[in-house]
Amino acid sequence: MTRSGPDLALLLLGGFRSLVDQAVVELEARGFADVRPVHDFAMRAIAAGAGNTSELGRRLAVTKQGAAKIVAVLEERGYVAREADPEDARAKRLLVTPLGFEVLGQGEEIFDGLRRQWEQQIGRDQLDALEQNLHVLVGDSPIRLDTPGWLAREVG
Amino acid sequence: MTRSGPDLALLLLGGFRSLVDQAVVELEARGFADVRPVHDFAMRAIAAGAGNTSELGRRLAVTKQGAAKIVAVLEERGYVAREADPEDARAKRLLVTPLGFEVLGQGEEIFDGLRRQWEQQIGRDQLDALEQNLHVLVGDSPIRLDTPGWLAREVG
DNA sequence: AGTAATAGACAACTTAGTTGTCCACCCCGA
DNA sequence: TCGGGGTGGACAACTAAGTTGTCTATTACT
Repeated sequence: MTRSGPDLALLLLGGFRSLVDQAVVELEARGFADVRPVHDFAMRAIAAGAGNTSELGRRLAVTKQGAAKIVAVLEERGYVAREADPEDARAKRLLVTPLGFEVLGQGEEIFDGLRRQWEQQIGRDQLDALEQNLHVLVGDSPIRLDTPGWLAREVG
Repeated sequence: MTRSGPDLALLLLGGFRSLVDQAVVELEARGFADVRPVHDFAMRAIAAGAGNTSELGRRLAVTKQGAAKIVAVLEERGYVAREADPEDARAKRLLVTPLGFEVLGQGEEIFDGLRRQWEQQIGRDQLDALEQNLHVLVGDSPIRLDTPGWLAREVG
C-alpha cells in the first residue's frame, strides 16, 4: 500500500515507462526500428493538422529549429514528406506518408493491446476508474509533449 | 472517457509531469533553486546506502561517469559531501549533508501535499485504488530511475 | 508602399548523458 | 607472496536532442 507523495509520482512514471518501453520493443519487433515516442507524437501532430515545421514546433512545445531536426529524421526514414506549399512560398508542407501511417497504426494497435493486458490484470471497472480519475486530476488536455528528451531516449 | 491505449500512456505521463512540475516550482519558491528530480533521487539513493559513486551509478542505472557528474553538481551545491573511505583507498565515501537532508525533507513534504490535493479532488478511496492498481500493474519495484534526461529537464 | 511578422536554413552552444582509456588499489588463488 | 583480474575513480572525446542567435525570403497589416 502506497501512501507517500513521492511514491505516487514514481508509480505514475513507472506506469508510463512500462507501457512505452514495451511499445518501443514491440514496434521494433514488427520491423520499425528506431521509432521513439517523440516520432510517433510528431507524426500524429502532422496528421492532425500541423502543416509546416513551425506549427509542428508549437504543437510539440519545442522551437522550430528543434522541430526541424525531428522532421529531418522522419523524412530520412520515409515517414514524412515535404513539398512546396502552393499558398506560401516560404513554407514547406508536411505530410505523413503511407509508411508513416503504417507506423502510426501499428503503434496504436500495440498500445491498445497493452491496455487490454492491463484490463485483464485489474478488471475493466478498475481501469476505467483509473483513467477517469487521472483525467480529472490531469485536466482535459493531458497531451503535453514537452518532454522530448526523455521521450526520445533509447530504451534500455 | 478515455478508451485508447496511447491516451492511457499520455494520462500517466501527464499525471507524473503535473506532480513533478509543481514540486520543482514549489521547491524553488522555498529557496532551493535548480533542484531537479534526478538530484532528489540521487540523494535518496545515497542516503539509502549508495556509499560511493560507482554504486550510485548502478542504483540510478547510469554509468559511473554519469553518476560522477551528478555527484559533482550535488557537491558543488553543498547537498552531498565526499570523504576518503578508510576501508578502501580507491573509493570516496558519499554522504548527504544536513542541507541535503533539508532539501529531501522539503521535497517529501511538497509531494505529500500534492497527494493530499489529489485526495481531496477524487476522494481517498479512489486515490487508494489508483495507487493500488498501479502498484499491481507496475510491479513491486516502481523505482526505476533510468530516465535522467527527462528528470533533469528544466521545468517550462 | 512600408513595416512588422513568419517560414525556414545554418551555425554555435548547452545539457546530460555516453564510450574509451588510464591508473591505483583491492582481493583471491596458486 | 605475488600476480592477475576486477573495481573505484579521473580525464577526455563523443553523442543526442534540444537550445539561442542570426540570416534570407516571403507574406500580412495598415
